[in-house]
Amino acid sequence: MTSGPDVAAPPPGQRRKVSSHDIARLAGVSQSTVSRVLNNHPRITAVTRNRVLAAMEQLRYTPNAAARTLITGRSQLIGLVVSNITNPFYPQLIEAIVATAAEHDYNVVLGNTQESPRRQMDYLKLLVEHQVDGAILTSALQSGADDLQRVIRAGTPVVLVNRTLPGGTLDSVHIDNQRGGAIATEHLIRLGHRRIAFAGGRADTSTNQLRFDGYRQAMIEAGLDIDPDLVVHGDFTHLSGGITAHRLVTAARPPSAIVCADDVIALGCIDALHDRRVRVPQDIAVVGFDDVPVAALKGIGLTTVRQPAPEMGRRAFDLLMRRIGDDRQGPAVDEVLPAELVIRDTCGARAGGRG
Amino acid sequence: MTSGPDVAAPPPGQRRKVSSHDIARLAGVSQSTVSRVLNNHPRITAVTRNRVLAAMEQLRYTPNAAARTLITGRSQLIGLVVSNITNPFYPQLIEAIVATAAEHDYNVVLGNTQESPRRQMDYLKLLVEHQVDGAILTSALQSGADDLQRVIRAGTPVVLVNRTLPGGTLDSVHIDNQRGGAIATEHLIRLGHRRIAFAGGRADTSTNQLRFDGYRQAMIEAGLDIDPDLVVHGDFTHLSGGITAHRLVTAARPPSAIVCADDVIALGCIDALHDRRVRVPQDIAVVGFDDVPVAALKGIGLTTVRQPAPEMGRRAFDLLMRRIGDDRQGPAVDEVLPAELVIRDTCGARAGGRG
DNA sequence: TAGCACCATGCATACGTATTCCGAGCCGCC
DNA sequence: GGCGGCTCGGAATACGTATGCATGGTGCTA
Repeated sequence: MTSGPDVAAPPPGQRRKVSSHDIARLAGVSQSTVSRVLNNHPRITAVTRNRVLAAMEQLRYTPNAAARTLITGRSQLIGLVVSNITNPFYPQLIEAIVATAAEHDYNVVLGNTQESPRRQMDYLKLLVEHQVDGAILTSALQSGADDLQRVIRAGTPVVLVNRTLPGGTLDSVHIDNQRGGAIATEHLIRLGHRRIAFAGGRADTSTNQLRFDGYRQAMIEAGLDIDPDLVVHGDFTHLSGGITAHRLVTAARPPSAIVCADDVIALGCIDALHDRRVRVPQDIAVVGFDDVPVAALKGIGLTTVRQPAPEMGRRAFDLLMRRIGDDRQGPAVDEVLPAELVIRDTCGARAGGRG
Repeated sequence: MTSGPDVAAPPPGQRRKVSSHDIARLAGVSQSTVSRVLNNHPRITAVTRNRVLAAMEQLRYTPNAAARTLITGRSQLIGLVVSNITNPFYPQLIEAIVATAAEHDYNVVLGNTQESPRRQMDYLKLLVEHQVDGAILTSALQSGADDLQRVIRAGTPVVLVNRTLPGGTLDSVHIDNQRGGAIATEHLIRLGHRRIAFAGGRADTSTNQLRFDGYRQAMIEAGLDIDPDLVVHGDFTHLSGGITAHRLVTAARPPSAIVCADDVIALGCIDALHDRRVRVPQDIAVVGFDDVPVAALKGIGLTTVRQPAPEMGRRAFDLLMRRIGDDRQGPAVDEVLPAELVIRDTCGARAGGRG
């Protein structure tokens, strides 16, 4: 049974919130003691602790994180800035980060930049205002590097995921993107393709650049020419992939295969090719990058380079925790995970390709 | 040119953060004035304002949101609790909410419950501790209704999206789920199907229940029997969809069509059917629910019931803003959007179905 | 039994901002 | 020229928690 109906309750929802002072009064102790119970201070008698806990229960006490943050300087909040949540690569990453954060009693403040440097800057500023203990950035645009430096100097640790920035002064977690671009291309070469196109994403991102570098390197090592008409940069979107595919197919000498800078672009290519009655992989082979969950669907069967998103998310958070904790000044670390090719249908290897 | 090198800089990252008092000192005004400039108080001279702004610029001042929250009681933070980010329906919703929130200078704290009541409760508690001004819940589990009531009574407005809870005391935004289930089923009936299965998600969710009700209603109105063997409830996951499809196909009298409680289940069904060499839609028709982006891919072509996720997200935030603002005590509102069938390939209508 | 050490708790203060109440000018008007 | 009113800005306080320091009480030892 509860302690009976509220006496003289003020208009509900308007009543003053209960503070640790209220608990102290009810339990007959000082506010300091309440605070100590809250923080599991060792030198508190079991009886006092229980009295305090009972009072908290009775008054439905909820500590005020803002007050705690103000005095401790720590918020138990981290920022997570993503370039585009609707790109299916990110949900897995976000899920892993949010879950790992929760295990460490951290909450996540989410920002979505839509690849806009302005929005990226706005979010970083807001995050610092909200006293986040650190931030994970998956949207690093190279044009936003300066803003980032300001955040760092303001004392907020930052970890980059997926994309990196030149200079190497920031912690980051990513796969070997150049190698990824290379193994995708090498696979197509091995299948006998010689005119291989590159369908790129945003030009000012490290991922796009490195994957393209890998593509180029593989082509050069195989002694193949790179036709400038077969290299197109755009966005990491389905629409952009479609436009790129259209351009490639209508080129003077169309390619027999396309290496895409990510899976969403690849899916855009495939849909556009479908519209033009170009068969994949019989007429044109397509390889993606990321291995988003959609790629594994039977109706898609996208050959792609795998990124272990959950693993990347966990590592990013762990790295951030190290920075938040003791190791604030250590040298920047680069955690590089291996790139791995996942062979499915769109490259033609399964249908008895020439390799 | 900047003001020259820092004088006697303490170890970087360790220096005390600059507060409004520092700005006041540098600008030769009081802290109150700094605060007023910050809040665009009207009665501040242009000269004073500029002096203060210059000082802020020089010291790279960042206001402390925790202190502001402590005194104003408002954090410019809202909570967003989702059941499963990796379900492709949610990213669009999240994107819309985050974007709308940003327009109103709000930040979003994200939680992912994985359909766990415990996690849902933990997040709600943490959100209240962090003084969020309100919360949007898309994961409402019926078993967590009590916790929700506590949050509400603690003075934090809550808006439900997609799912609802019995009692009708909470604001919510959703489509007409029952009608959605009905039009999906009616469409299959019109195509000549008589043995139609229902591949459900979590049984303790309003969406699953209402969509099933719609299915049942359509069947009954058409004078068709519902074979208990053809009604299966599971999870809103690809795996669960696959298991359900397996059960349906191996039933004594298999169905000729399946209505799924969401698109992810539908995709799981389709993949499982593919593995068993059951052709979709020739052997079995499949209809999904949500119209996630994947459904529109050419290789998928999923017939499904559309939910306008961006619109729902915007409305949910607007509704929450109303609650945070003036209208705290008004009666609960239910914003219901229409359900719309999107016909693609998996129902067989395009291939010259019998309708 | 006296004295000392130590443990549990209370007191007081600090964190950084918003806001209420005041006071000091200044202008204009009669 | 004097006074009223208005405008701008300062002083002081409050928000709710954490924590260093002080204190009283208890138990142990000689």
